[in-house]
Amino acid sequence: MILSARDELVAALIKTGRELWDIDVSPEIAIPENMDFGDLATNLPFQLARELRRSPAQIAGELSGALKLPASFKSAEPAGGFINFKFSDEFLRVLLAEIIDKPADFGGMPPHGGKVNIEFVSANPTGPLNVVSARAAAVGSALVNILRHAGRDTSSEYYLNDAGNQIRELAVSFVLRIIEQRGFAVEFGRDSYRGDYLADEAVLFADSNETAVEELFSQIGDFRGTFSPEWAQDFFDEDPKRKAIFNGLQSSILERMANSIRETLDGFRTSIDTFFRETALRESGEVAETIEFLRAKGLTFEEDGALWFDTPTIDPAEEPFVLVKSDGQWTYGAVDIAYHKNKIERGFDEIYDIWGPDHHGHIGRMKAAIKALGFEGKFEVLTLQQVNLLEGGEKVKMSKREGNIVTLAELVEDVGVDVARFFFIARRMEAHLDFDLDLARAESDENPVYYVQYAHARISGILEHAKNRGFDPRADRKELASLIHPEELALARKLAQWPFALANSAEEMAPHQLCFYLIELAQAFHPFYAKHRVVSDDEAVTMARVALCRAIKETLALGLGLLGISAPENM
RNA sequence: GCGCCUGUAGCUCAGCUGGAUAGAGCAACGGACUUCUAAUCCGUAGGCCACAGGUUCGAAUCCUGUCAGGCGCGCCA
Repeated sequence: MILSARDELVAALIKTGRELWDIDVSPEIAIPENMDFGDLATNLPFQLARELRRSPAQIAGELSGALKLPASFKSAEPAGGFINFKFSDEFLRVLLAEIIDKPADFGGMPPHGGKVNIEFVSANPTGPLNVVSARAAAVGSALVNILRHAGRDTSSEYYLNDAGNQIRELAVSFVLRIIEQRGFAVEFGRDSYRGDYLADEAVLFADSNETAVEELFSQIGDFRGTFSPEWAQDFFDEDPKRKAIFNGLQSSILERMANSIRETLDGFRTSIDTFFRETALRESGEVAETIEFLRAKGLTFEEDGALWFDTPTIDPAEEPFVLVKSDGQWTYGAVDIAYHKNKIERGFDEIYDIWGPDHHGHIGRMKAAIKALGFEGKFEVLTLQQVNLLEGGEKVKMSKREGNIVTLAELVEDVGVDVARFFFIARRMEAHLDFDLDLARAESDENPVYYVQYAHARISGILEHAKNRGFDPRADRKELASLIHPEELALARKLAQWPFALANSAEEMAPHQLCFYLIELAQAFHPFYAKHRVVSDDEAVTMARVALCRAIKETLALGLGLLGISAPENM
């Protein structure tokens, strides 16, 4: 409704441009930085100044004078080279009624555009998710929610690297932990996963899989040398039976890790539509097919026994990279190209990957490969910058090797899902994030997330109180229409910005904008609350204010919901 | 050396597809709870928008260069 009011305004401006000067104008409509100016504004006079050879102020005057204002607006005021527009009171009342009527739809758009796929987190299933994955999960899931509300058919995806050396390494570490758990001394290698979580998994596994463990030890027999990754390599490769045992253990630990990741994400209000397995891709023949396709197009060359993708023929700024190693193995890059091809073939028109800054070097290559496959323009990488944890003003040092990484699960345990999500989302993706643990832990006014939640809880209390006094929060539309006071209209005007905030957030793939909108909305509500009583002896005023409160509450709840943050009834 | 991200109030950050007096939260200072939630509100103070040029009617925003911090430049994933 709001957006159509804007469109009406644009149409009226275009019409006036033709009438006055016989030219086609393309007005930009924006929300003025200061709400005192108005609800919407255009800088069209600035843009016409040169062509019309008149001052912007003069043009603004003429244009606003001749403009036939749509019914949704009550005024058009020239201000220098701007024209400021104000919504009519009636328009705002209808808006409030609409919000109360269908709160879940507010700001929503009808389905439009093609299918969107957003891939994020995609951490290797070799250990628990860390805080970098936490940021990706928060931002990615919020983005998916926002795009859906904005009318985009959107799917979330996690690429599960369940093949390759690191999985084998995981399995070896796991086996060593099982052996260790029996009381034998083991030695880990440089590439081993030494985190405590594998020792814990080994205990859990041994408790519920006695036969598998006995099988393993029956093969080991009375071997009493050093149990190490090198030992494992020789021992399990020696005969097919052992190999089978190892493979069984490998898939066990892999499934355990994958499930643990899934559970952690669920607990972080991040639902993934598709966990896509690398092994499925490898086994399907698509990787070989993709490589063959590129080779047939003459986009590859052989050197040092390896097959290279000749990137510069697609993009001169990029360097060639290896698709097939000299030992015949596909590289990660080759498999990843096939994976993206697979996504497109699954019917996605827009593919977004949220990558960390450490993968920046692959963007150009991947885009070149996508272009070579004939899918140019369908693939974008959203680079999400890194996370530093701060405690006592100092960076928390994290090192995988020393096993002192802070996991997503620990972070949630520490500060809670709401706080963690808010901190992660309330920042531009490109901005490096300093996550202040002390601030996040503080259950006080120092913590910005509570500001928004508190507004919601306060309103909930008011509505409860109103109900007890006989005022039904589901205010009647007609009463609402005649009973709104000027101060309340200011709040309604802030609500009217929600659809713009949502649309911009979706268009720019920028979830953080919603955080700031919600802070602003809460900021508009709290002073109103301090100044005015909602429930009073004046029935008409009470009804109107109750309705207004309900509209604000619904919008806060909707916005927080899209961000995956709870909207508490009381605090 | 090359590439990407960042540099805005004491701190953490918005604003960056050029537009109105550069904003918010926290911290600081002074006020406000017999009332629907003080996790709140009102007020004060706080800025060569890293620096230097350029483009423009207009630059925090675009371009060039410099400085500072982070990340990346493997037949690793």
